[in-house]
Amino acid sequence: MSRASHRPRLVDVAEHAAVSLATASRALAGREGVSTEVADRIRQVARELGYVANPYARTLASGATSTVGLIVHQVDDPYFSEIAAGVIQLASEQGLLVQICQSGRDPDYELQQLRHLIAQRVGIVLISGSGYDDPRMESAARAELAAFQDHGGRAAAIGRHALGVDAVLPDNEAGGHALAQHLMDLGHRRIAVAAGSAGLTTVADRLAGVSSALRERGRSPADLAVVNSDFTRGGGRAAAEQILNDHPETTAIIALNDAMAMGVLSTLRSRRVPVPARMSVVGFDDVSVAADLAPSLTTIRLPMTEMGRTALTLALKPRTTRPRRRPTGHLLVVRDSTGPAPRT
Amino acid sequence: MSRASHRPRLVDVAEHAAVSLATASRALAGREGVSTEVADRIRQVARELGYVANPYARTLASGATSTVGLIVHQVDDPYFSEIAAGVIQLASEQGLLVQICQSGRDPDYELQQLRHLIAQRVGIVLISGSGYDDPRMESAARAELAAFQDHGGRAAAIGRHALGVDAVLPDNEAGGHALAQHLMDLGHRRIAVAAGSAGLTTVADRLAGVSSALRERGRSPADLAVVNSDFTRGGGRAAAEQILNDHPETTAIIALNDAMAMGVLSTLRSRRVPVPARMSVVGFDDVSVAADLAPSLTTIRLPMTEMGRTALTLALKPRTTRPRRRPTGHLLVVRDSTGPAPRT
DNA sequence: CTAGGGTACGTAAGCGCTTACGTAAGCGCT
DNA sequence: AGCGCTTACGTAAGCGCTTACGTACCCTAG
Repeated sequence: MSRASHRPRLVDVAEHAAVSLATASRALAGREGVSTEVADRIRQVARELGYVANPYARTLASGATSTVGLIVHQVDDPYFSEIAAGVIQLASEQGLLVQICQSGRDPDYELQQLRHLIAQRVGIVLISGSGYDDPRMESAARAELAAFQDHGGRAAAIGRHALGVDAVLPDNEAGGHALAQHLMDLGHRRIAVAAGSAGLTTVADRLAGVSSALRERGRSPADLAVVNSDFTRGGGRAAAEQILNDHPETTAIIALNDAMAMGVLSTLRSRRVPVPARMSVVGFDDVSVAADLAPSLTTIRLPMTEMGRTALTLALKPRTTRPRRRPTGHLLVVRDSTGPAPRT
Repeated sequence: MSRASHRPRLVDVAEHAAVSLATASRALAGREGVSTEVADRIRQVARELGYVANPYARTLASGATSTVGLIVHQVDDPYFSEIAAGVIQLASEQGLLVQICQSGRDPDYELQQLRHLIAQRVGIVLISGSGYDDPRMESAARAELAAFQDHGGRAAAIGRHALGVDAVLPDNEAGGHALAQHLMDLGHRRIAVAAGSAGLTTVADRLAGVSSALRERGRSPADLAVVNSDFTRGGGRAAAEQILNDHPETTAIIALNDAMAMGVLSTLRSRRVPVPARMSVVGFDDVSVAADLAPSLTTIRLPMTEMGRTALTLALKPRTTRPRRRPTGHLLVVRDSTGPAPRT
């Protein structure tokens, strides 16, 4: 590939402004040690020439990268794409570029992507998606991130804890609690849960909230039918099938994310189970399509886009000694997919 | 930010393998001029040391970037996120990193993002989303891309033409044609179109297909009610409102993309218009949720993920003198949102 | 009037790679 | 034996920046 030069370089700016390279660099970086008039002149010249610093040279010389790496499970999952949208928005405002990696929900591959990003010398790593119960997996990632931070990197997690880095965390437990409570308020007694893969901390947390709500009302958590599948629409369909077959007495299904809820709705529709007349369904996340489904989905709203922005904000701020936790609000959004328990 | 070094450098590899820097570089780049045994030794050492080339130094020295810039309208729009997923997949297989920018459907901002990416010295630019009818806008982008390619950059467009670069293009006209035909086959005579912003080439092309299908059956295109809004769910809702109010005789709505179709369905539901009994609805794109809507959506399937991959493949191949066009297949997927026209 | 210190700027040494060019060794040929 | 050619490797010159350090100048204090 031929050299893509012909673009003005810093020397060109310096020459046109009749100053040295160092002064030009300082002026454009806004560092002190340059008189206001000279700095103005340099900036003016740079603008006229259409000068844009070569980020590769800059990074090589300074060691400070201006690109942020974002790891998601899958970009075409609305939960993650909304997070990505938030990250990209803020990054673009800050003049940063975002590099996206997909882990495909595979902890090994995710670790590999993380290593790759770090090897690529990104300055900031943002890692989203659920953590894994497997302690070996998590500690490998944790170690990688710790080393990265020791070398000056910044990192933050989104919706994920125990990584030893700053995190923006929804209260998954409270969310699960609110959903269960909502259903019990409607009179539901036989509740089933369509859960994502066992082994995901997000699953465990949301489920814990559901269980505790049941316990508070004197129900035995054993009454709760929990079906594990995965956090996709297909997973939701599969879980719904299993629930309908194995737990026919169920009158309400808690899907632990919206993608699964959509799958659940899809199965109920094809099985001609009226929602919410015969079965109530709730989701979790409130991805933007949730409001446009038929029936529209009762769910827990998480501010995904904002979470993305917040995570980047956290990573940009100077590090504190202890990892910070930034909670996110959550809100029970009641729509048409839930209704009173059917009389038996 | 402190220097993130401590990582092995090429000199370290060279020293350990007792060769010169140049030889090490050649061996790892797989270039010739190194005996097989020496090359093997060097690769071995590199592996042991966990050496990963610093992409910034590499790019600075060689001028060849290994990152691809992708411009989409919005990452949290499923159409684009599926394209992005495809690009990221292939890029990751090739060891390339993807930088994503959002243009927010604003031609000016899009141009700005394009300039930004080029200034950032990405090696490949992929630009997706509809083009604009405004010739000034397009020629500015065209010029920018031409200059970029002259300097050795690679570029490709996705679902967009007239940019003077390689393009992977669905046959929007044929798709529109197929939709209209399908509806007419079902007996619909009063068809309305919920179109995206006027001024988008995609809108014009899809609409042209619809019109030509009508013409072939001896219908006047004037019979077609076209309502312009924008390519979002909100746009679809607005368009549907207008259609119901201004064209009450309508029995079928062609939404020019799936996002709008979802908005249309949403409005019809809240206005209690049964689909497809009273109104048929079709979309365009077949985003993955389309099959899970209620009713599931009849639409034109476009292989978005594959389009993303193909575009990157195109850009990776050596350029030809004339821009290449790679058509994509499309397929009418008939689901539950369409049915026979109601008797009046 | 000079020493000391601050300010504004220039000089030059890298950052970690790639690559044009130089060199030495080995080969077949006349 | 001497020539040229190829092959395998080393030397060193950058790529376009940042930044530690050096220098000239002006200001104030003693």
